[in-house]
Amino acid sequence: MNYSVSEENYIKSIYHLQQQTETVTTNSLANELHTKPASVTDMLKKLQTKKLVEYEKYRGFKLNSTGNKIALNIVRRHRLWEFFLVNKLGFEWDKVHDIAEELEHVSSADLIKRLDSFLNFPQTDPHGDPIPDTNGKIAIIKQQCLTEIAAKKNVVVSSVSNQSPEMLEMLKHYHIAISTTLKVNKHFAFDGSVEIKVSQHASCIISQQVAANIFVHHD
Amino acid sequence: MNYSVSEENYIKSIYHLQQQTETVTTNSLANELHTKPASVTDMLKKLQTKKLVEYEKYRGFKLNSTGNKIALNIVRRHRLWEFFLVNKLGFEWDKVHDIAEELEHVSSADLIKRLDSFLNFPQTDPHGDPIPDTNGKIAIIKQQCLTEIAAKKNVVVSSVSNQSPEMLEMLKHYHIAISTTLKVNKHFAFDGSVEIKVSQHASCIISQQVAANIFVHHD
DNA sequence: ACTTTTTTTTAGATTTGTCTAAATTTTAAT
DNA sequence: ATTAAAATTTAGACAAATCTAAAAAAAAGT
Ligand SMILES: [Mn+2]
Ligand SMILES: [Mn+2]
Ligand SMILES: [Mn+2]
Ligand SMILES: [Mn+2]
Repeated sequence: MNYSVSEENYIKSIYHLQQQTETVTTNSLANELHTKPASVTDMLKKLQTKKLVEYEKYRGFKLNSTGNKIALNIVRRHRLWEFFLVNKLGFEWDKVHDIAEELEHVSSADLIKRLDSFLNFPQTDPHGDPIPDTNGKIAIIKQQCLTEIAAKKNVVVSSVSNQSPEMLEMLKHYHIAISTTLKVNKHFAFDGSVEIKVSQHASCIISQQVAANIFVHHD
Repeated sequence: MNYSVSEENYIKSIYHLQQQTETVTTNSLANELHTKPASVTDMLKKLQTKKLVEYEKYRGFKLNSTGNKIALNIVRRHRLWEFFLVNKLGFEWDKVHDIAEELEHVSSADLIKRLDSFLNFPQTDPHGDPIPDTNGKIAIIKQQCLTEIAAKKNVVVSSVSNQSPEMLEMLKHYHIAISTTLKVNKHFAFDGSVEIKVSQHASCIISQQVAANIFVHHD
Protein backbone atom coordinates (compact mmCIF):
# COMPACT_ATOMS: atom_id res chain seq x y z
CA MET A 1 0.00 0.00 0.00
CA ASN A 2 0.99 3.60 -0.53
CA TYR A 3 0.84 6.39 2.03
CA SER A 4 0.55 10.13 1.69
CA VAL A 5 3.38 12.46 2.68
CA SER A 6 1.36 13.48 5.70
CA GLU A 7 0.67 9.93 6.79
CA GLU A 8 4.33 9.07 6.40
CA ASN A 9 5.40 12.03 8.50
CA TYR A 10 3.01 11.05 11.25
CA ILE A 11 4.14 7.41 11.19
CA LYS A 12 7.79 8.36 11.34
CA SER A 13 7.25 10.83 14.17
CA ILE A 14 5.37 8.27 16.23
CA TYR A 15 8.27 5.91 15.67
CA HIS A 16 10.80 8.47 16.90
CA LEU A 17 8.77 9.38 19.96
CA GLN A 18 8.42 5.70 20.80
CA GLN A 19 12.19 5.44 21.16
CA GLN A 20 11.82 7.44 24.34
CA THR A 21 8.42 6.45 25.68
CA GLU A 22 6.57 3.25 24.90
CA THR A 23 3.25 4.97 24.21
CA VAL A 24 2.98 8.37 22.58
CA THR A 25 0.68 11.21 23.60
CA THR A 26 -1.38 13.47 21.38
CA ASN A 27 0.34 16.62 22.56
CA SER A 28 3.86 15.33 22.10
CA LEU A 29 3.09 14.26 18.55
CA ALA A 30 1.42 17.58 17.77
CA ASN A 31 4.49 19.31 19.11
CA GLU A 32 6.87 17.13 17.08
CA LEU A 33 4.97 17.77 13.84
CA HIS A 34 4.19 21.43 14.51
CA THR A 35 0.47 20.79 14.19
CA LYS A 36 -2.39 21.07 16.62
CA PRO A 37 -3.62 18.26 18.91
CA ALA A 38 -6.94 18.19 17.05
CA SER A 39 -5.14 17.38 13.82
CA VAL A 40 -3.29 14.56 15.50
CA THR A 41 -6.52 13.00 16.73
CA ASP A 42 -7.94 13.19 13.21
CA MET A 43 -4.91 11.53 11.64
CA LEU A 44 -4.78 8.88 14.32
CA LYS A 45 -8.28 7.77 13.54
CA LYS A 46 -7.19 7.31 9.96
CA LEU A 47 -4.06 5.40 10.88
CA GLN A 48 -6.19 3.23 13.13
CA THR A 49 -8.64 2.32 10.37
CA LYS A 50 -5.61 1.55 8.20
CA LYS A 51 -4.44 -0.73 11.01
CA LEU A 52 -1.06 0.85 11.58
CA VAL A 53 -1.47 1.93 15.20
CA GLU A 54 -2.96 0.72 18.44
CA TYR A 55 -5.02 3.56 19.72
CA GLU A 56 -7.43 3.95 22.59
CA LYS A 57 -9.19 7.23 23.12
CA TYR A 58 -7.51 9.44 25.69
CA ARG A 59 -4.99 6.67 26.31
CA GLY A 60 -2.20 7.39 23.88
CA PHE A 61 -1.11 5.18 21.01
CA LYS A 62 1.72 3.21 19.49
CA LEU A 63 2.62 1.68 16.16
CA ASN A 64 1.70 -1.95 15.67
CA SER A 65 4.15 -4.19 13.85
CA THR A 66 2.90 -3.15 10.40
CA GLY A 67 3.24 0.50 11.35
CA ASN A 68 6.67 -0.12 12.74
CA LYS A 69 7.86 -1.71 9.54
CA ILE A 70 6.60 1.20 7.50
CA ALA A 71 8.26 3.66 9.88
CA LEU A 72 11.58 1.87 9.60
CA ASN A 73 11.35 2.01 5.85
CA ILE A 74 10.82 5.76 5.92
CA VAL A 75 13.71 6.14 8.37
CA ARG A 76 15.82 4.06 6.02
CA ARG A 77 15.05 6.36 3.11
CA HIS A 78 15.63 9.45 5.19
CA ARG A 79 19.03 8.33 6.41
CA LEU A 80 20.22 7.06 3.06
CA TRP A 81 19.40 10.42 1.52
CA GLU A 82 21.16 12.22 4.38
CA PHE A 83 24.21 10.09 3.73
CA PHE A 84 24.03 10.97 0.04
CA LEU A 85 23.68 14.66 0.74
CA VAL A 86 26.71 14.76 3.03
CA ASN A 87 29.02 12.24 1.38
CA LYS A 88 28.25 12.87 -2.26
CA LEU A 89 26.96 16.42 -2.45
CA GLY A 90 29.19 17.80 0.31
CA PHE A 91 26.52 19.26 2.58
CA GLU A 92 27.32 19.88 6.24
CA TRP A 93 25.33 17.57 8.46
CA ASP A 94 23.30 20.36 9.97
CA LYS A 95 21.84 21.23 6.58
CA VAL A 96 20.54 17.90 5.39
CA HIS A 97 17.62 17.08 7.63
CA ASP A 98 15.00 19.27 5.95
CA ILE A 99 15.95 18.17 2.48
CA ALA A 100 15.89 14.49 3.47
CA GLU A 101 12.52 15.22 5.01
CA GLU A 102 11.26 15.79 1.47
CA LEU A 103 13.33 13.20 -0.36
CA GLU A 104 12.24 10.40 1.98
CA HIS A 105 8.76 10.51 0.44
CA VAL A 106 9.82 9.70 -3.11
CA SER A 107 8.19 6.36 -3.45
CA SER A 108 10.25 4.17 -5.77
CA ALA A 109 11.63 1.08 -4.04
CA ASP A 110 14.04 0.54 -6.92
CA LEU A 111 15.39 4.03 -6.38
CA ILE A 112 16.30 3.31 -2.76
CA LYS A 113 17.79 -0.04 -3.64
CA ARG A 114 20.06 1.57 -6.20
CA LEU A 115 20.87 4.53 -3.99
CA ASP A 116 21.91 2.15 -1.22
CA SER A 117 24.20 0.30 -3.58
CA PHE A 118 25.57 3.54 -5.04
CA LEU A 119 26.46 4.69 -1.53
CA ASN A 120 28.09 1.32 -0.81
CA PHE A 121 25.54 0.14 1.71
CA PRO A 122 26.27 2.58 4.52
CA GLN A 123 25.44 1.45 8.04
CA THR A 124 24.93 4.84 9.68
CA ASP A 125 23.82 8.28 8.60
CA PRO A 126 25.92 11.45 9.00
CA HIS A 127 24.64 11.93 12.54
CA GLY A 128 25.77 8.45 13.53
CA ASP A 129 22.26 6.99 13.53
CA PRO A 130 21.93 3.45 12.19
CA ILE A 131 20.26 2.86 8.82
CA PRO A 132 17.62 0.12 8.92
CA ASP A 133 18.03 -2.60 6.31
CA THR A 134 15.45 -3.56 3.68
CA ASN A 135 13.66 -5.82 6.14
CA GLY A 136 13.39 -3.11 8.76
CA LYS A 137 16.16 -4.52 10.88
CA ILE A 138 18.04 -1.77 12.67
CA ALA A 139 21.33 -2.15 14.51
CA ILE A 140 21.23 -1.20 18.15
CA ILE A 141 24.40 0.71 18.70
CA LYS A 142 25.27 0.46 22.35
CA GLN A 143 26.59 3.82 23.25
CA GLN A 144 27.04 5.97 26.28
CA CYS A 145 26.82 9.63 26.88
CA LEU A 146 30.17 11.36 27.34
CA THR A 147 29.13 12.39 30.84
CA GLU A 148 28.95 8.71 31.83
CA ILE A 149 32.41 7.73 30.62
CA ALA A 150 35.02 7.08 33.30
CA ALA A 151 38.17 9.20 33.21
CA LYS A 152 41.19 7.99 31.24
CA LYS A 153 39.05 5.98 28.85
CA ASN A 154 39.48 6.12 25.09
CA VAL A 155 36.22 6.32 23.18
CA VAL A 156 34.90 6.83 19.66
CA VAL A 157 32.16 9.35 18.93
CA SER A 158 29.21 7.42 17.54
CA SER A 159 26.42 9.97 17.36
CA VAL A 160 25.30 13.41 18.37
CA SER A 161 21.81 13.95 19.66
CA ASN A 162 21.56 17.69 19.10
CA GLN A 163 22.03 18.30 15.39
CA SER A 164 21.63 22.04 15.25
CA PRO A 165 23.98 24.41 13.40
CA GLU A 166 25.06 25.79 16.77
CA MET A 167 26.09 22.35 17.92
CA LEU A 168 27.93 21.69 14.67
CA GLU A 169 29.83 24.93 15.07
CA MET A 170 30.82 23.97 18.59
CA LEU A 171 31.88 20.47 17.61
CA LYS A 172 33.92 21.79 14.71
CA HIS A 173 35.68 24.11 17.10
CA TYR A 174 36.62 21.13 19.26
CA HIS A 175 37.55 19.03 16.20
CA ILE A 176 34.88 16.50 17.06
CA ALA A 177 32.97 14.59 14.40
CA ILE A 178 31.34 11.17 14.07
CA SER A 179 33.97 8.43 14.58
CA THR A 180 36.51 10.81 16.10
CA THR A 181 38.58 9.10 18.80
CA LEU A 182 39.00 10.99 22.04
CA LYS A 183 40.07 10.44 25.62
CA VAL A 184 38.22 11.58 28.73
CA ASN A 185 40.70 13.14 31.13
CA LYS A 186 38.58 14.36 33.99
CA HIS A 187 35.07 15.17 35.12
CA PHE A 188 34.71 18.40 37.08
CA ALA A 189 32.29 18.02 39.93
CA PHE A 190 31.53 21.72 40.15
CA ASP A 191 29.66 22.17 36.87
CA GLY A 192 29.83 18.72 35.31
CA SER A 193 32.19 19.88 32.57
CA VAL A 194 34.56 17.33 31.07
CA GLU A 195 38.17 17.63 30.02
CA ILE A 196 38.87 15.67 26.87
CA LYS A 197 41.76 15.16 24.49
CA VAL A 198 40.96 14.87 20.81
CA SER A 199 43.72 13.08 18.85
CA GLN A 200 46.76 15.34 18.51
CA HIS A 201 45.03 18.52 19.61
CA ALA A 202 45.64 20.11 23.00
CA SER A 203 43.20 18.89 25.61
CA CYS A 204 40.17 21.07 26.23
CA ILE A 205 37.14 21.37 28.47
CA ILE A 206 33.60 20.98 27.21
CA SER A 207 30.52 21.97 29.18
CA GLN A 208 28.18 19.36 30.60
CA GLN A 209 25.58 20.60 28.16
CA VAL A 210 27.79 19.72 25.22
CA ALA A 211 29.00 16.45 26.77
CA ALA A 212 25.42 15.33 27.35
CA ASN A 213 24.78 15.45 23.60
CA ILE A 214 27.79 13.44 22.53
CA PHE A 215 27.38 9.68 22.44
CA VAL A 216 30.35 7.38 22.22
CA HIS A 217 31.33 3.73 22.27
CA HIS A 218 34.48 1.99 23.45
CA ASP A 219 37.36 0.88 21.25
CA MET B 1 7.68 32.35 -3.95
CA ASN B 2 6.95 28.66 -3.49
CA TYR B 3 4.57 26.57 -5.54
CA SER B 4 2.69 23.38 -4.76
CA VAL B 5 3.48 20.12 -6.50
CA SER B 6 0.26 20.48 -8.44
CA GLU B 7 0.97 24.02 -9.53
CA GLU B 8 4.46 23.00 -10.63
CA ASN B 9 3.13 20.11 -12.67
CA TYR B 10 0.65 22.41 -14.41
CA ILE B 11 3.30 25.03 -15.11
CA LYS B 12 5.70 22.49 -16.54
CA SER B 13 3.05 20.89 -18.71
CA ILE B 14 1.99 24.22 -20.14
CA TYR B 15 5.64 24.87 -20.94
CA HIS B 16 5.98 21.56 -22.79
CA LEU B 17 2.78 22.04 -24.75
CA GLN B 18 3.92 25.52 -25.76
CA GLN B 19 6.93 23.99 -27.52
CA GLN B 20 4.48 22.75 -30.12
CA THR B 21 1.75 25.38 -30.18
CA GLU B 22 2.09 28.96 -29.05
CA THR B 23 -1.11 28.94 -27.00
CA VAL B 24 -2.34 25.93 -25.09
CA THR B 25 -5.90 24.64 -24.90
CA THR B 26 -7.78 23.40 -21.87
CA ASN B 27 -8.35 19.95 -23.30
CA SER B 28 -4.76 19.38 -24.32
CA LEU B 29 -3.52 20.30 -20.87
CA ALA B 30 -6.13 18.10 -19.20
CA ASN B 31 -5.01 15.28 -21.44
CA GLU B 32 -1.32 15.85 -20.68
CA LEU B 33 -1.92 15.84 -16.93
CA HIS B 34 -4.53 13.08 -16.91
CA THR B 35 -7.06 15.36 -15.28
CA LYS B 36 -10.41 16.70 -16.39
CA PRO B 37 -10.90 19.99 -18.28
CA ALA B 38 -12.83 21.40 -15.32
CA SER B 39 -9.80 20.94 -13.10
CA VAL B 40 -7.63 22.73 -15.62
CA THR B 41 -9.93 25.73 -15.66
CA ASP B 42 -9.82 25.87 -11.87
CA MET B 43 -6.05 25.73 -11.72
CA LEU B 44 -5.69 28.27 -14.50
CA LYS B 45 -7.66 30.82 -12.58
CA LYS B 46 -5.25 30.33 -9.73
CA LEU B 47 -2.18 30.63 -11.93
CA GLN B 48 -3.70 33.76 -13.40
CA THR B 49 -4.18 35.42 -10.03
CA LYS B 50 -0.60 34.45 -9.24
CA LYS B 51 0.37 36.18 -12.49
CA LEU B 52 2.11 33.26 -14.14
CA VAL B 53 -0.09 32.89 -17.21
CA GLU B 54 -1.89 34.99 -19.75
CA TYR B 55 -5.37 33.62 -19.88
CA GLU B 56 -8.53 34.73 -21.56
CA LYS B 57 -11.69 32.75 -21.06
CA TYR B 58 -12.36 30.32 -23.89
CA ARG B 59 -9.26 31.64 -25.65
CA GLY B 60 -6.50 29.38 -24.38
CA PHE B 61 -3.50 30.48 -22.39
CA LYS B 62 0.26 30.71 -22.25
CA LEU B 63 2.96 31.29 -19.67
CA ASN B 64 4.12 34.85 -19.20
CA SER B 65 7.82 35.47 -18.66
CA THR B 66 7.62 34.80 -14.93
CA GLY B 67 5.80 31.55 -15.57
CA ASN B 68 8.31 30.60 -18.19
CA LYS B 69 11.21 31.10 -15.85
CA ILE B 70 9.59 28.94 -13.23
CA ALA B 71 8.86 26.25 -15.80
CA LEU B 72 12.46 26.22 -16.97
CA ASN B 73 13.62 25.81 -13.41
CA ILE B 74 11.38 22.78 -12.94
CA VAL B 75 12.58 21.35 -16.23
CA ARG B 76 16.14 21.94 -15.04
CA ARG B 77 15.53 19.99 -11.86
CA HIS B 78 13.74 17.22 -13.70
CA ARG B 79 16.53 16.72 -16.20
CA LEU B 80 19.34 16.93 -13.67
CA TRP B 81 17.65 14.20 -11.63
CA GLU B 82 17.16 12.09 -14.75
CA PHE B 83 20.84 12.45 -15.49
CA PHE B 84 21.66 11.40 -11.95
CA LEU B 85 19.37 8.39 -12.09
CA VAL B 86 20.87 7.12 -15.32
CA ASN B 87 24.51 8.06 -14.91
CA LYS B 88 24.97 7.50 -11.21
CA LEU B 89 22.36 4.97 -10.20
CA GLY B 90 22.42 3.00 -13.43
CA PHE B 91 18.76 3.21 -14.40
CA GLU B 92 17.73 2.65 -18.01
CA TRP B 93 16.41 5.84 -19.56
CA ASP B 94 12.91 4.51 -19.92
CA LYS B 95 12.60 4.08 -16.15
CA VAL B 96 13.59 7.51 -14.89
CA HIS B 97 10.81 9.82 -15.94
CA ASP B 98 8.30 8.98 -13.21
CA ILE B 99 10.89 9.15 -10.46
CA ALA B 100 12.21 12.49 -11.71
CA GLU B 101 8.60 13.62 -11.81
CA GLU B 102 8.64 13.37 -8.01
CA LEU B 103 12.21 14.46 -7.35
CA GLU B 104 11.78 17.65 -9.37
CA HIS B 105 9.54 19.06 -6.65
CA VAL B 106 12.09 18.91 -3.84
CA SER B 107 12.51 22.56 -3.25
CA SER B 108 16.04 23.28 -2.10
CA ALA B 109 17.97 25.52 -4.50
CA ASP B 110 21.23 24.57 -2.80
CA LEU B 111 20.44 20.91 -3.47
CA ILE B 112 20.16 21.48 -7.19
CA LYS B 113 23.26 23.62 -7.28
CA ARG B 114 25.28 20.88 -5.62
CA LEU B 115 23.69 18.13 -7.67
CA ASP B 116 24.60 20.00 -10.84
CA SER B 117 28.19 20.30 -9.71
CA PHE B 118 28.29 16.67 -8.55
CA LEU B 119 27.15 15.60 -12.01
CA ASN B 120 29.77 17.83 -13.62
CA PHE B 121 27.35 20.34 -15.10
CA PRO B 122 25.73 18.14 -17.74
CA GLN B 123 24.29 19.86 -20.78
CA THR B 124 21.67 17.32 -21.77
CA ASP B 125 19.56 14.70 -20.01
CA PRO B 126 19.58 10.97 -20.86
CA HIS B 127 17.01 11.53 -23.60
CA GLY B 128 19.17 14.14 -25.26
CA ASP B 129 17.07 17.07 -24.10
CA PRO B 130 19.00 20.20 -23.08
CA ILE B 131 19.21 21.15 -19.41
CA PRO B 132 18.35 24.82 -18.79
CA ASP B 133 20.95 26.74 -16.79
CA THR B 134 20.33 28.54 -13.51
CA ASN B 135 19.06 31.61 -15.32
CA GLY B 136 16.58 29.64 -17.36
CA LYS B 137 18.67 29.77 -20.49
CA ILE B 138 18.19 26.66 -22.57
CA ALA B 139 20.30 25.60 -25.54
CA ILE B 140 18.42 25.21 -28.76
CA ILE B 141 19.80 22.09 -30.27
CA LYS B 142 19.26 22.28 -34.00
CA GLN B 143 18.37 18.82 -34.97
CA GLN B 144 16.57 17.02 -37.73
CA CYS B 145 14.43 13.99 -37.86
CA LEU B 146 16.13 10.93 -39.39
CA THR B 147 13.50 10.88 -42.11
CA GLU B 148 14.72 14.27 -43.30
CA ILE B 149 18.39 13.38 -43.59
CA ALA B 150 19.77 13.00 -47.09
CA ALA B 151 21.33 9.65 -48.00
CA LYS B 152 25.04 9.08 -47.46
CA LYS B 153 25.16 11.60 -44.63
CA ASN B 154 26.89 10.90 -41.31
CA VAL B 155 24.90 12.08 -38.31
CA VAL B 156 24.92 11.88 -34.51
CA VAL B 157 21.81 10.90 -32.57
CA SER B 158 20.89 13.84 -30.37
CA SER B 159 17.54 12.90 -28.90
CA VAL B 160 14.62 10.52 -29.08
CA SER B 161 11.10 11.82 -28.88
CA ASN B 162 9.35 8.61 -27.92
CA GLN B 163 10.84 7.48 -24.61
CA SER B 164 8.80 4.37 -23.96
CA PRO B 165 10.25 1.01 -22.92
CA GLU B 166 9.18 -0.37 -26.30
CA MET B 167 11.20 2.29 -28.08
CA LEU B 168 14.21 1.66 -25.84
CA GLU B 169 14.04 -2.05 -26.61
CA MET B 170 13.95 -1.30 -30.31
CA LEU B 171 16.83 1.15 -30.16
CA LYS B 172 18.93 -1.27 -28.13
CA HIS B 173 18.35 -3.88 -30.78
CA TYR B 174 19.68 -1.49 -33.41
CA HIS B 175 22.56 -0.41 -31.14
CA ILE B 176 21.31 3.15 -31.18
CA ALA B 177 21.70 5.46 -28.19
CA ILE B 178 22.13 9.18 -27.60
CA SER B 179 25.33 10.40 -29.34
CA THR B 180 25.65 7.27 -31.45
CA THR B 181 27.09 8.07 -34.88
CA LEU B 182 25.32 6.54 -37.83
CA LYS B 183 25.09 6.88 -41.60
CA VAL B 184 21.91 7.07 -43.65
CA ASN B 185 22.24 4.77 -46.65
CA LYS B 186 18.91 5.01 -48.38
CA HIS B 187 15.30 6.08 -48.03
CA PHE B 188 12.76 3.65 -49.38
CA ALA B 189 9.93 5.41 -51.13
CA PHE B 190 7.50 2.53 -50.70
CA ASP B 191 7.02 2.70 -46.91
CA GLY B 192 9.37 5.46 -45.87
CA SER B 193 11.73 3.05 -44.14
CA VAL B 194 15.39 4.01 -43.89
CA GLU B 195 18.51 1.94 -44.26
CA ILE B 196 21.20 2.99 -41.81
CA LYS B 197 24.63 1.83 -40.74
CA VAL B 198 25.50 2.11 -37.08
CA SER B 199 29.28 2.18 -36.49
CA GLN B 200 30.77 -1.27 -37.12
CA HIS B 201 27.47 -3.12 -37.17
CA ALA B 202 25.93 -4.47 -40.34
CA SER B 203 23.58 -1.97 -41.96
CA CYS B 204 19.92 -2.40 -41.16
CA ILE B 205 16.52 -1.02 -42.06
CA ILE B 206 14.36 0.86 -39.62
CA SER B 207 10.70 1.66 -40.16
CA GLN B 208 9.53 5.19 -40.85
CA GLN B 209 7.79 5.11 -37.47
CA VAL B 210 11.08 4.53 -35.72
CA ALA B 211 12.99 6.98 -37.91
CA ALA B 212 10.45 9.69 -37.18
CA ASN B 213 11.30 9.52 -33.49
CA ILE B 214 15.05 9.74 -33.84
CA PHE B 215 16.53 13.21 -33.96
CA VAL B 216 20.07 13.81 -35.13
CA HIS B 217 22.54 16.55 -35.87
CA HIS B 218 25.44 16.70 -38.30
CA ASP B 219 29.10 16.11 -37.45
C1' DA C 1 -27.81 31.52 -41.26
C1' DC C 2 -28.99 27.91 -38.65
C1' DT C 3 -27.93 23.66 -36.44
C1' DT C 4 -24.93 20.40 -34.50
C1' DT C 5 -20.71 19.21 -32.35
C1' DT C 6 -16.86 20.29 -29.64
C1' DT C 7 -14.66 22.91 -26.26
C1' DT C 8 -14.66 25.37 -22.18
C1' DT C 9 -16.56 27.08 -18.06
C1' DT C 10 -19.63 27.05 -13.99
C1' DA C 11 -22.08 24.99 -10.16
C1' DG C 12 -22.00 22.00 -6.70
C1' DA C 13 -19.75 17.80 -4.33
C1' DT C 14 -15.98 15.22 -2.41
C1' DT C 15 -11.47 14.03 -0.25
C1' DT C 16 -7.48 15.22 2.44
C1' DG C 17 -5.41 17.68 5.85
C1' DT C 18 -5.65 21.34 8.60
C1' DC C 19 -7.55 24.76 12.09
C1' DT C 20 -10.39 27.09 16.26
C1' DA C 21 -13.46 26.80 19.84
C1' DA C 22 -16.12 24.10 22.77
C1' DA C 23 -16.97 19.76 25.18
C1' DT C 24 -15.19 15.77 27.44
C1' DT C 25 -12.01 12.98 29.95
C1' DT C 26 -8.00 12.35 32.69
C1' DT C 27 -4.68 13.91 35.96
C1' DA C 28 -3.08 16.76 39.66
C1' DA C 29 -3.94 19.56 43.68
C1' DT C 30 -6.12 20.86 47.68
C1' DA D 1 -13.60 13.69 47.58
C1' DT D 2 -13.99 17.81 45.31
C1' DT D 3 -12.12 21.04 42.53
C1' DA D 4 -8.86 22.94 39.33
C1' DA D 5 -5.81 22.23 35.56
C1' DA D 6 -4.19 19.83 31.66
C1' DA D 7 -4.82 16.77 27.91
C1' DT D 8 -7.69 14.99 24.45
C1' DT D 9 -11.51 14.67 21.52
C1' DT D 10 -15.53 16.46 18.95
C1' DA D 11 -17.97 19.79 16.15
C1' DG D 12 -17.81 22.68 12.63
C1' DA D 13 -15.20 25.43 9.28
C1' DC D 14 -11.78 26.10 5.64
C1' DA D 15 -8.32 25.71 1.74
C1' DA D 16 -6.48 22.89 -1.98
C1' DA D 17 -7.24 19.92 -5.60
C1' DT D 18 -10.04 17.12 -7.70
C1' DC D 19 -14.53 15.33 -9.87
C1' DT D 20 -19.46 15.02 -12.41
C1' DA D 21 -23.17 17.10 -14.60
C1' DA D 22 -25.09 21.06 -16.58
C1' DA D 23 -24.66 25.53 -18.89
C1' DA D 24 -22.40 28.60 -22.04
C1' DA D 25 -19.43 29.77 -25.81
C1' DA D 26 -16.88 28.76 -29.96
C1' DA D 27 -16.13 26.12 -34.04
C1' DA D 28 -17.67 23.25 -37.68
C1' DG D 29 -21.08 21.52 -40.93
C1' DT D 30 -24.77 22.01 -43.89
MN1 LIG E 1 9.10 14.03 5.69
MN1 LIG F 1 20.04 11.82 10.66
MN1 LIG G 1 6.19 16.31 -11.29
MN1 LIG H 1 14.08 13.60 -20.16
